[in-house]
Amino acid sequence: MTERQMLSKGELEVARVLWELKRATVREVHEAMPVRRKMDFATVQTYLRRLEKKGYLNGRLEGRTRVYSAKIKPKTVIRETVDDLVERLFAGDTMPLMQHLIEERGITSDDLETLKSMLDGRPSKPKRESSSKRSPS
Amino acid sequence: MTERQMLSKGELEVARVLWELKRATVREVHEAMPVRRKMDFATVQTYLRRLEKKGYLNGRLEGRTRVYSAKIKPKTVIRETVDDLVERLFAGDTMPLMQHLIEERGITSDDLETLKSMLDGRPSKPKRESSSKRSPS
DNA sequence: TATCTTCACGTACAGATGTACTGTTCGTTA
DNA sequence: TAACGAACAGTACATCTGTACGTGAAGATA
Repeated sequence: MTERQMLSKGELEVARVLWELKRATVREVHEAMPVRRKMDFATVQTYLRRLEKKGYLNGRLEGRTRVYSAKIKPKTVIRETVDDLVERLFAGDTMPLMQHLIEERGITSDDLETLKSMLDGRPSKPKRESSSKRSPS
Repeated sequence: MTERQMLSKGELEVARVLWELKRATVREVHEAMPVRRKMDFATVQTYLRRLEKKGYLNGRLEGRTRVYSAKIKPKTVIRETVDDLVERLFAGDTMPLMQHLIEERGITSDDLETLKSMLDGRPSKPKRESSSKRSPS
């Protein structure tokens, strides 16, 4: 393992949008970027290029346009990213992060219940809309 | 708010160690760094200097040595950092991160129970050692 | 007192990052 | 068919990051 280089924040953002689209061109990714994060088309292009170079994405030229898709599974990237964060910010201990999410990002008792049922492998309550879209900042 | 600059990964790591010590000199932080992350004394020094310049730490010269302490509360930094991550990696939705932690970092049903009681403000089960110190990589 | 140790402080420097422009090429439309 | 717009590939560039070295002063030691 030549130790894949980690993704930077910006790259991560663009990668996430691509993952959602599964397969997409620069333009499609650009248009799918969250509104408040409208970066230049060329910037998105650069990010996608770098993501490909780093080995996270495949880019195939289809006709005149390059179509990108995940090469490394999102789940893997997420795991590595979160592991890294937990390591640096909480010395590798997961619980403080959970606590933080509960205290600072509005995870409710019901959310936990949902999570617990998922864990136990039997859906219980009828699933509500996730109540923690944004913290009530 | 002149928009405080965010901390880089390395800075975060050093900051966390300092927070644990409350007040500490470069040497103390250096020695308290996790073993597998033994960076050079001078490197720690640079990080602390940068952290001070960025406004995250106070550094007071006491005699011949500079003693650092938090200026911005850890909780604040953690909130900003986690918010940023959730934003970029999960489009601002907290639940997927919770799910990830459960599925990939060994948060157990019992851990959730603990969390839930904390949430409800009444400790229930006698508190065990947190079972999720490290993911069973 | 001559030397060693320890710091603070300034400096260094390659590589990563955020952000974008430019030149070129190929279908499209006037 | 000549001008136009879209997409790619290459280049740019100021900052930030990770990592550390060198210098000079102050205190400890021989």
